[in-house]
Amino acid sequence: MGEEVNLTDYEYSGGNDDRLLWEVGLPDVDDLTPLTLQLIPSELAAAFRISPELSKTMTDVNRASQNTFSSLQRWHSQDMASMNNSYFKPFSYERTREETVTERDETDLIREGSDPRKLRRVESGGTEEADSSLCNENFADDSSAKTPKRSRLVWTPQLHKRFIEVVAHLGIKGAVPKTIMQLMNVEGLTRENVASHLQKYRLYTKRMQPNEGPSSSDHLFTSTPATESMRESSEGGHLRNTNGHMATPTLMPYQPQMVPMPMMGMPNGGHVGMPVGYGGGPPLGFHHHYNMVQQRDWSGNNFGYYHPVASNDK
DNA sequence: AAGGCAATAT
DNA sequence: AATATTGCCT
Repeated sequence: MGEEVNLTDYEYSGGNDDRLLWEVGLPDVDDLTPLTLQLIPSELAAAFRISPELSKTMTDVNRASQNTFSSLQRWHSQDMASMNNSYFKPFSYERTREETVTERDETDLIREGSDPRKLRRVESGGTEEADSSLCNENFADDSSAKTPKRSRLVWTPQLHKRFIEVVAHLGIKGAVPKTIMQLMNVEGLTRENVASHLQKYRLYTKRMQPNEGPSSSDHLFTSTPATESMRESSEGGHLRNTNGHMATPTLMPYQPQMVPMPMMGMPNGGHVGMPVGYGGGPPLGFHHHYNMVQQRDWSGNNFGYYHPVASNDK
């Protein structure tokens, strides 16, 4: 309680000394490697057949930062909510500008045949609120009473990402439609939606793993990763972490599989090379020292998962 | 009731 | 092709 740091408003104000408490001891801005720099020299990247990262512009970096914050906020929203206050809404960074034309990868969740603009369903609950930018527009339609025919859900990259995150955090045991739906906390999302998607997801993830090895791989699936913390909440599921710490979307029981399968138009035809020697290795069981894993999911979505090397302390 | 899954429908 | 539905089990 007490002090609350509004991450969104945080900004460096020159080299002043009134740094926030949690900043003490952290490197200065100038000590940090600018994110606009490439981390991997192009020759090195070429040598290892890593597709060279696109050079980042400041807008890229800023956007990434917002992503990160949003993510942290989202996964931390439970705690934040408990501190009452306005509680920032998860995914809602208003796209200030259209920066690069091909770069809008934060589209809203929409249902077929509706305007891309979302409608916000106001909940008076207070403790819980659906992600506004993942919000489903229709819902209402004409839902007077008789024909609550919802239009087909469109699994946008954002939605799918959320899905993946939740599934990953639940582990295969806990990843059942209802729970997933709750934790995703997307307004209008039904259990059926999730079930259907989950079915397909499993199908594809399975398909690309002719993993016949009867022995070692199975028990990895059956573990129970991050379950404990996020259970009980049957109404407004928010993601939290076991320890009070921030939980970056890591700790995945298994890596999202990369399945060669085209899908909805990715804004940027992201050609991010997958980790090289990926021929037929067991797709899981190696969530180890990777700082950043760039990969594609089953449907062609790009994922940049930051893996804190020493993420959660045990 | 809720899951999982295959078949089928839209 | 992507989602939704349905049927039939567990």
